[in-house]
Amino acid sequence: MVDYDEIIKLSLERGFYFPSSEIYSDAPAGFWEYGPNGVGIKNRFMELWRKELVRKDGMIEIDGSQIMSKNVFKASGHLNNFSDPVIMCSKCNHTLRADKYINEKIGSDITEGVTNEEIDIMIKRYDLLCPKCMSKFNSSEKFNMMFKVEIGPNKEEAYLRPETCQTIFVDFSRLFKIFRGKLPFAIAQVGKSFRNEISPRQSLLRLREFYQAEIEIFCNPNHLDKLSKFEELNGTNLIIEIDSQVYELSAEEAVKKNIVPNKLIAYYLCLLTLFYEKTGINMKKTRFRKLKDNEKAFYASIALDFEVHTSLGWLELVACNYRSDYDLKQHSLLSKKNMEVIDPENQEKILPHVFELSLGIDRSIYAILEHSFFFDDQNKRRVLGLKPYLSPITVGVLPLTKNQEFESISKKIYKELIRNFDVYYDASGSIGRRYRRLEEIGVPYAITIDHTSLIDNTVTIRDRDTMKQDRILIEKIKPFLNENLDF
RNA sequence: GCGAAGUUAGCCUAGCCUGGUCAGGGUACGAGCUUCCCAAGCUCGGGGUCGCGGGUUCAAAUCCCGCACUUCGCACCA
Repeated sequence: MVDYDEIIKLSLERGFYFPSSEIYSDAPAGFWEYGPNGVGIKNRFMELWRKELVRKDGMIEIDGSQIMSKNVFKASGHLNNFSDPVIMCSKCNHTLRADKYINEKIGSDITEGVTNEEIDIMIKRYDLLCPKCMSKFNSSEKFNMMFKVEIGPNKEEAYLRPETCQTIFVDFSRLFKIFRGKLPFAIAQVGKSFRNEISPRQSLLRLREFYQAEIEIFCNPNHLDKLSKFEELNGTNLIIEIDSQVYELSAEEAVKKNIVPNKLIAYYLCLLTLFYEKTGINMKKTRFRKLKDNEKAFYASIALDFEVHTSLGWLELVACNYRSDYDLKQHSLLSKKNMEVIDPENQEKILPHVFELSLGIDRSIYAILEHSFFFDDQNKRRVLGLKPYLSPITVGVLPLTKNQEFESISKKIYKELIRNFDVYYDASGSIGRRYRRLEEIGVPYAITIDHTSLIDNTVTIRDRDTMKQDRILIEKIKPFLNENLDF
């Protein structure tokens, strides 16, 4: 059984990822570095995302700032809503979510926007005490999950973005004009987001600084079922869970039976499904889970999480939220910029609605590693069965033994390939050991130069998964790799 | 943030209770022999001052205190 511990061990041993600033004892939790092999997978994962979502659907991509002004988050609601009221026991420091605790104790429904004063009054009135040691609470505080930064000598208040999509919303008007937008109009972005998590855990699964790949689809809310390109994908199989009931059916049926509310959402769920199929994640262990009202983010009216089953349970990889016109409305109110557009379809003037696919890159990388890694007991090997196009190294070049002639040919081949591929040259240790080393970091192919190579200009090329070897001409190596890297 | 348990070379681990040849093993890594196509064997080699800081002591990985981090549980995870 491959579990979290195996993956973290592999990551540390082979340089996929490791804790940041680890040589210092005050290194804060929740910050991790990608090592060479991790970057290799991450970059390839992003390339796949671009091909399967951005290019396939004709989206545009931007790369925005990580620090944004206070007003952005005033408008987005993060300044008010992205925080929890917290009460701490004066004696044992036990910390609780104030609203949850009060609701649980007195059975009333405290709303999201409750103030600290209101909470303190409630605590006093009902004489609520720490459930652990029965002492009094300190006055309540709001813990905001955003990192505050100070800009310039006057220390103007700004924040590290807690989600990348706010950049897309504030840039929307300009982009729509410049790129002669038609609805639906999709804008994509890859970048870092920052959340001051109370307790980061489990390496890449809950970070304070993390990568997101977000897609915001601006659409006409009156035309959500008018999407001709839906026909291209409507046969895609979707797995959807609603209230613990699992439905597995084609996208077309899902829309017909109103399991997915409209064609636009269904279409993008299909694109996402087809993308993840190519990452090597076992799609039988995935689902779109419809969130209940109390689980949804403050801006979402319809929310589906794309989840994958791992050794740690169900893991959320992508949040698919229908945000309505919440964000554009808020930004245009506060900035006093009109963000309405004319839908070229019918000259209707509207404020577009937004459906988003907010993808967690780091979690996806973890899920891919866990779903790809396996033990081959028969051959006593640990194999990272990555898709060739996701592997950080594509091919190993190995002289069969330490032999001058083998090595000179090997180096020539290596130099020839390195211009187009990620190649690893290795001449140390027995040939079997070198194959094992490559398999563990997911290298799909290994070229071995042997006695026959000296005579007829051929090498053997070994397949990681089957361990089978074929003999091919040296000049055929490039075409072979190109063919097998295609997806 | 709370509670419990941990932190010894890239990774795993012995030792800590009973302070003084206890820093040892495995694996990984490098060189060589083997010339050998799937982690073999043999020889040699580099790498740790024992999470960080302080205290007790003639003497600390070993006892005490503080801090950081990790794991698990609780809470949190819009």
